[in-house]
Amino acid sequence: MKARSDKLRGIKPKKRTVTRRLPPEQRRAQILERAYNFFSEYGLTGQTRHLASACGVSQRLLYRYFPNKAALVEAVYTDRFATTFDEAWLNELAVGGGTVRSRLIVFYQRYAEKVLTRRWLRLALYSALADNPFAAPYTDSVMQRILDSVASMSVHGMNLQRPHEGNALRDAAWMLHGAIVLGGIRHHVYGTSDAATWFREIETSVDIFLAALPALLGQQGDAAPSAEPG
Amino acid sequence: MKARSDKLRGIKPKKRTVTRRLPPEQRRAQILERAYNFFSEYGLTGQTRHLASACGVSQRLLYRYFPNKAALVEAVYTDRFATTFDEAWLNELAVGGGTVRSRLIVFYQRYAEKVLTRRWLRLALYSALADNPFAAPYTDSVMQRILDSVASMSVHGMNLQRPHEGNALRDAAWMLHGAIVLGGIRHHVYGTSDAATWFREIETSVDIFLAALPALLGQQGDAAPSAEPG
DNA sequence: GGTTTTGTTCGTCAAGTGACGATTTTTGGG
DNA sequence: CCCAAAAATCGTCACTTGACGAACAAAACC
Repeated sequence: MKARSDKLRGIKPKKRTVTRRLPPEQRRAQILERAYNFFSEYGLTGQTRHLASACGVSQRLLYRYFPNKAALVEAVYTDRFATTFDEAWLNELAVGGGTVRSRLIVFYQRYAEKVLTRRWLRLALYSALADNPFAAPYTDSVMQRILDSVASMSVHGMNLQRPHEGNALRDAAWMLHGAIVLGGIRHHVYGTSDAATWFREIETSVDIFLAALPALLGQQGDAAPSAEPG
Repeated sequence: MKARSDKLRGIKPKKRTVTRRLPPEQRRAQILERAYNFFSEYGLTGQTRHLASACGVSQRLLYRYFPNKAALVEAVYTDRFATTFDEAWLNELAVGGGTVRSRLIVFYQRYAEKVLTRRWLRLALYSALADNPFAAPYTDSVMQRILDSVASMSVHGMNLQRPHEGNALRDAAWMLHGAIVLGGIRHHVYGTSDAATWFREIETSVDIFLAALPALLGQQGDAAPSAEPG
């Protein structure tokens, strides 16, 4: 209405921004990709207008693909956040070649590089702080399986016996996992550590884990792997 | 203006909410205390109106004590967030009595109980995610000193030699510290672990750290402390 | 080429949101 | 008991922000 009467009155019409048209599936995927980065940087309270601008489309278009902001956020979690883990890594960890030490290091360096990225970690933290229910179930189940794999593979690979009671083994696996995740937080979120330091810490953490395992289980294991990889 | 004419016109005047008057210093302290809890729960984007309501005062009053919201947030960091650590703990860790193991456990359980609280951890994460510059310098300097103390006290207490090069010792201290902090995040932020589990993990983490230390430094230390505290 | 379909934008509303001038009311000193 | 000082609130402004009806224009179809 307004625009039309402006035009009739001779006021120069605002030039409409032109955006390349895309098939719906493609546009939706593009929005989700940008939204993943956007929300991980600015948090779940980031504005839809800013997100739209980051996508190079109008704000209104977001509401053609998602009924509201909450649905868009949820889609980011289910379509992008929860699909980063590669099941093959666990398999390689369990039955792959090489020493226990090298398999653990390869697994965790890959995990750090592909999963514990800046955007993944930040979004995981944002959702935890906001009591967002979408991230927790996924991360929980994946982490449980990682812990199980790491624990049993290490015990088996070092010719130890799995303890019948107590939580020492699980606690140890948690400590290893936790050290690596916190290294990622320091690197990606706090910015107080560089990538090389983080990757070196992964090696040291694996060494500590393996060196402590026999004593922790009260058993005599195979010779501990070299503690001086350099 | 409006209120007065309403009164003249006979419209019932809105009953003014009564709030107990406080001396400025006391009111300011009360606001900061509530704001600490408030921002740690709802994030730094929490609304001033909600905070005021949580304080039981009007929104306008906040602006009598702080020029703007940013100044209020900063005051929370400098006056409440950065004053939790007790220097005496470090001293006790360095020269206190008991075994290396028991001193480490006492120190970290105290640290976990007094510093790594729900509100402290949540606010630390919120500020890190928001690139808030107030928390990082404080946490950095405190953590550096903790790491130094833990490392040298452990090396000395186990009759080991401080290595002249390499980062293995520092990495190990980081791993210990990181495991405990991440336990706190799981407990307070993710809610996937209870307090008892966390405290038991602290013991196990210390055991792992101590068990691995001699091998990690390529030296023969004193007998490792019992790995089965139960 | 005309018509239909639909991807995309414009304009705008209502609720929210930090900030602050004006006003009210408690308090303490004389 | 009165009055000045100041603690606290009310009302409101300007801007933000999620949401959406209506208009527009690029493809697709015949």
